[in-house]
Amino acid sequence: MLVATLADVARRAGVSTATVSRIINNSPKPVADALRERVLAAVAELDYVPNANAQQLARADRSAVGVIVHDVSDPYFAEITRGLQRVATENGRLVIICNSYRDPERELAYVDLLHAHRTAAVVLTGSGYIDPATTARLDHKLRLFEATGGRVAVIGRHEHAGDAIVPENEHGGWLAGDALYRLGHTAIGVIAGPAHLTTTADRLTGLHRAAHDHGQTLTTDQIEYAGFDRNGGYAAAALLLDRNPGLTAIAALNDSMAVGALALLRERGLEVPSQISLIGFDDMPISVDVTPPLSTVRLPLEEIGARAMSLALREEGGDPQVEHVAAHLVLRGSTAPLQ
Amino acid sequence: MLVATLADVARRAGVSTATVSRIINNSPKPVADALRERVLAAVAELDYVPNANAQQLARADRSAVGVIVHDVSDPYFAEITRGLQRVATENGRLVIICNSYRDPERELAYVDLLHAHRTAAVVLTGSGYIDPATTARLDHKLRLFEATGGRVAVIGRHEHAGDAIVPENEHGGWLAGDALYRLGHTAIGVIAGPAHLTTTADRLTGLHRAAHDHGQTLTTDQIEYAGFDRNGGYAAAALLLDRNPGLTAIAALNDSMAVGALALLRERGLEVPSQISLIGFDDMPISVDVTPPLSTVRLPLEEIGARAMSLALREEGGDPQVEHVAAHLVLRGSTAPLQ
DNA sequence: TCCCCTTAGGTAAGCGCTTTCCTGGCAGGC
DNA sequence: GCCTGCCAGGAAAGCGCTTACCTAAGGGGA
Repeated sequence: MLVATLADVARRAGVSTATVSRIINNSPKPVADALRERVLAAVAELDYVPNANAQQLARADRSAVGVIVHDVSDPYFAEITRGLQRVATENGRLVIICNSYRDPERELAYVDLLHAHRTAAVVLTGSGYIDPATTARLDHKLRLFEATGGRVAVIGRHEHAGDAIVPENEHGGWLAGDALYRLGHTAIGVIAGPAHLTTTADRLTGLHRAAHDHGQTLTTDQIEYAGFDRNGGYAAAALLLDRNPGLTAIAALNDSMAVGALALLRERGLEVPSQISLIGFDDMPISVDVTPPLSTVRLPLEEIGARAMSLALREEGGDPQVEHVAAHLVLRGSTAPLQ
Repeated sequence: MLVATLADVARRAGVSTATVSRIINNSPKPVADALRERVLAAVAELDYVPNANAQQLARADRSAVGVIVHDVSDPYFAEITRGLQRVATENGRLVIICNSYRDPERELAYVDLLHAHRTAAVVLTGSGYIDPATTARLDHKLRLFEATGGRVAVIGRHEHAGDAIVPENEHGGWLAGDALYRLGHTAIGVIAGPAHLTTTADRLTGLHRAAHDHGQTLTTDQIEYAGFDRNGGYAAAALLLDRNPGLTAIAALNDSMAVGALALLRERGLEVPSQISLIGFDDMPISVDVTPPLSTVRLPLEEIGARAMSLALREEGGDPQVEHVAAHLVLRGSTAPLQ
């Protein structure tokens, strides 16, 4: 069985395609009830489903919105995506989720792809890349997309001068550092994310500033870069501890890594927080369920997603809008004063 | 600036649209190198990006594949989605992820939507609904989609007689129950998922069978239904314990609920596993990071996703294929012999 | 040298819709 | 009774591509 087309429905109902189209789309043009019923009946009998590609082509309207994330299965993005989806759904929009898996090339390819599909907007999440060439190419593509009528909103990125949600990464880093220094710790290790991501750089900057504010400095051997996930945290904690056995506190630049570090600490028989304090970042759902519950810097991820989608969906025009989202310190059981 | 079309490129390069199309799509038809270069130059100068809707319409080919999940931000689906995406990407396919949020109506709407977009396939994950009317409507839409050339693959669902990946939910339930009975527990409480989902029913059936095999029975007051998430588990555990203070073991039908139960147990001062054993289901990433680490029934989620996508992507025809995926018992620290 | 075959490239007919513009019929006003 | 105005519905022109088919030119064999 071939798929039924508008023309098939029209033929069956004995009307023109124009009429069927009008009825299906609830166009304002009035149509006699008898006709409407006949058409609707034909639609049902033929199990007609309009071809969205043809509709989009004919209407030249843009409806779906594309979302490019590093990895939906990462709780950080999962939470943001949830907010994104909620608002999109409230507005009757379809969301296309694309995982770049932190590969800049793939990210670039996805922008083209969403452009090709003439999505109404693309929202780009996740840290940007520090490499200027990549940034420039991305920006070019983004501008092009905007120039042809698409909207773009970015979350926590610097590269694009358009609508943006910017989480206070630097201030958050400062909050984490400040909390640790206040508790009396000075032998602090830092588990950073990948070095080429701006999120890492920003959070690290905050940490450095906190150190400075407390008359301390953070040296390079106190910092270990790793993947933004549990295993990264686990491995980095081991390296840090080997190099620096006297550590009394560790700041991890996200909660996944903190959880990994916690596992390593337990393995090494280091009691948290009595022997060593640990602080994370993001306040992912998992952080209350580990033992001890993680102190962390909270970023309202779901809300960030929701606000980004609102930005992406707002009507044409308007100046680029940049919304800052505050980070908050959440002290739980994994941090304690220096003994 | 309006978006450049094929015709614009053709005009600029001084060739016909056919030639441009052939060059862009690397069609087998030979084209002189000089022309090719001129066209490619024009493409670059105009920042031409083909309109995917028009292409799809003209070619009548299907490329993207739609995925309907309950909620990507749920680790269970996040993990499956990861597998789905991996295989799709390996095959150069775009994935459209749709969150039904466990709403049957939304699920139905998404099937229509993916049909309308003429996706190559849709893969449906997550438990099905026990309500026969919903099931019938869904099945009708799915068949229609198939009849018009789409493929469908389902994960862990009964309703559709097509390609399917079926995790051994019932056997998994049996494994969990059997493990508990073997340890000597008989005062067992069960935290079940939503009653209208088949996953719940299947896992529960396994549990009942295990009870029976050990000369026991599971009465209704030993079972508490809840949402498949942490809070559901937390609340259900409280109810179960209030009703049944002598419980020595709890089986939760997924790990998220088990984690919630664990939190409640801790609050009530009940030591796990010395005073009460706890077993989960799915082996989500979090289960190794809670204290004590969760005993559970492992389902290879990423692999399930990957296999479902392979099924969805295979060439036309072929008989419906049903692949079973084995569940395995994973004993960690949250279960212990009855004292 | 002529003819036919090959080949590079163009012409134009769709793909399945939407929408502008047009037509024919009817009611109401004079 | 005739003209005007209005209204329901249809005809057809695209939307931006792909591709089957056609044309013109060049090359080789007889």
